[in-house]
Amino acid sequence: MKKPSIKDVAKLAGVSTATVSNVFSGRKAVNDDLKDRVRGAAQQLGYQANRAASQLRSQRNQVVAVLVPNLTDTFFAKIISNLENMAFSHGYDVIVASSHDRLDVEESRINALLRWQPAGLIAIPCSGSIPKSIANLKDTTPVVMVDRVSVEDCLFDTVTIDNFKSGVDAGVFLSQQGHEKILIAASNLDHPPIKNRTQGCFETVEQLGGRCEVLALGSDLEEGANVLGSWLDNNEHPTAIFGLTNVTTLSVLTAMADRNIRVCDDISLVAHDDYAWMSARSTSLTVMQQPVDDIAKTAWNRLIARIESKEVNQEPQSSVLEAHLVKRKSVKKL
Amino acid sequence: MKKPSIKDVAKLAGVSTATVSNVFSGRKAVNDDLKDRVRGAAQQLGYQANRAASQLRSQRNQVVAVLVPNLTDTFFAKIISNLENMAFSHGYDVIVASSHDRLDVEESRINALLRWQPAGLIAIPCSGSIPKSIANLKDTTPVVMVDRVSVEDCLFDTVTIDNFKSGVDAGVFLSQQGHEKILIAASNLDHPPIKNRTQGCFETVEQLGGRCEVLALGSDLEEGANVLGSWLDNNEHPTAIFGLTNVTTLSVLTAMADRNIRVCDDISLVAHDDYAWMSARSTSLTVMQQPVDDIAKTAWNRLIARIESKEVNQEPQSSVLEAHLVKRKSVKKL
DNA sequence: TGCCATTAGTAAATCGTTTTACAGAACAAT
DNA sequence: ATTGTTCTGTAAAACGATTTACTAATGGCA
Repeated sequence: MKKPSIKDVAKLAGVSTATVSNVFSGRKAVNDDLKDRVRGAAQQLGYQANRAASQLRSQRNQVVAVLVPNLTDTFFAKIISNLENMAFSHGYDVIVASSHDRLDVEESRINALLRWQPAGLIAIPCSGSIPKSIANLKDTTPVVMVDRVSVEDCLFDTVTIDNFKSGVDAGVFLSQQGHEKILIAASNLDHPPIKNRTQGCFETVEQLGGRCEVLALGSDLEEGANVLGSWLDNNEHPTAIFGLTNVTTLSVLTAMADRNIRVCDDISLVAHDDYAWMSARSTSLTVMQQPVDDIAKTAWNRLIARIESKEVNQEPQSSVLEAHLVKRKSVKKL
Repeated sequence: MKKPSIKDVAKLAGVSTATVSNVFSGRKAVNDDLKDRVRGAAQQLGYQANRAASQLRSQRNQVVAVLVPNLTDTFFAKIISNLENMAFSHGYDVIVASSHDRLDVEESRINALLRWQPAGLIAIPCSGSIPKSIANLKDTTPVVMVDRVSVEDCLFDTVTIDNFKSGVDAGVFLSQQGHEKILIAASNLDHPPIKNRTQGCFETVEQLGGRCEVLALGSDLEEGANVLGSWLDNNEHPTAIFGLTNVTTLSVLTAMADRNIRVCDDISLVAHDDYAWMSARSTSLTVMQQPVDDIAKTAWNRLIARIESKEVNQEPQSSVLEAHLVKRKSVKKL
């Protein structure tokens, strides 16, 4: 019942194991007839090269590790899906781990990933700071940090969007539409993107003469809805809300629905990130749309460049992309 | 710059490599002071066992492979997230591949997965039939097939829900609420779950005196919205729609929004599966909720049982779970 | 004391590949 | 005929862990 090894194939084809290896790796030329014989034998036995063995001997590993805070958030899922695609077409496999947004889990998941000795690592950390075990990788393994990173003090290549500008754009748009009392529904201000979006929006609105309030809703939908709900019950309503993430936007919608507050008619809404469900509504949501495919693509290209050119000691490079305002129907002109 | 190996640790700690191995694997007792010395040395060098080497030698592989049709569908993402969790707590790693709902990709992704010689495979195929390379695994590697499988002719353990009953329940509920003209918005009738849901609902409604129509919208949101849209433009409207998947439901909502048709007031709606956004609306959606966590848990338990008890030749076992009706506000009582 | 059982360690074999170092054959150019 | 070069192929070493088989030391018990 054991799987056939390269020796079995070699024996059946009447050649040495080196030749079999050469047939499949293509690193040395092999006569066509021999090639056929080897391929035939492999086929017949159902031979598949053992990755562990080949990785061990060759010291190269066609694997990249990917760490995300959460697999069920479509934003991260899309990034992974893109990465998986590109990796596959480059002959790499991907191993994925989720930190479930917990620092302790993060640390141990990273260690598990590293035991694979991956050729590279693409990581979206759950907090703004770089986990110890990743920092240790400096000069050893190519690393690209994505999304939840502060660009300035990062030791590695980074791919982010200009979250401050994203906040500014939303603030400008809402102000232009006449909104002067705006609530920023943030998730967690410890996350650099959230902090920056908040600052961008806040400063802009205040500068343009409006007033801005910030509320941290956390990353749990229900809880966020409750927090916002009781805030709404005890405060004068804003004319517009800026929902900084998928989940906060859902919290906002939930709290509003519970109180029969209508989107647009009663309170305008701008969401961050663009999910399918945001358009599939009678009042489709105006959003700051992140270029998620580009983010993934950029991260992959950075990583592959590091891996293949061995540009290990070169300066870290930070790529900053931009979110774009997509106007739909959730913002009322006052 | 090379990573330290077990030899380096052994040398630094002044012991043999066997002892180092024993310290970390715990397979043989080691004196406490030696243990400390070894651990210290490992720490100092930043030693991490090379998985490839240990897998190769020990012939066991703490890896399970997971194949899904799509990573960005939250349903599959949740399953993966659950699996990843359980795997991790059992000391396994997970490698994930997506077939992107294409048969040719599926085949090659499976082969890539299998080169890892995983301890087991959990697969959600993209069509109802079992891919060749999975069929070959019979008697070799434990396999659990999930969701898109026809239970009868499957060679492997299966975990599914009773999709026929799911359709029946939706049909009964809608009929009870007085709906007699129902449109079933299906995605792709080749998928066994979809076929079964459709049949269950169709037969029930007809039996209870209503009329049912079936429309296949495919798995692209926009396209589905167009198909449904032109159908709505050219046919007498149903009083209720049963959306069989996440995406079809989004297509339905899009087509309705485009035409200013109100959910519930104009056309009632029952969705299949339960996503966060379905509740975060003023008219929250009534749904058939799949026990997604249970599905993942059951699949994992089956797989682990096969892996650990080596019950390779035992009869395949099929676990059938149930979806539950969650009543919310999208269905009008006529 | 003598004998057996248990414990704690090591040297060396091993897993399935890839790679190195070498060799014979064929052919071209001198 | 000699030399060099290119092509194909092989035997054996190597990768870094685990496991086997063996030894030495310790302790318990008659």
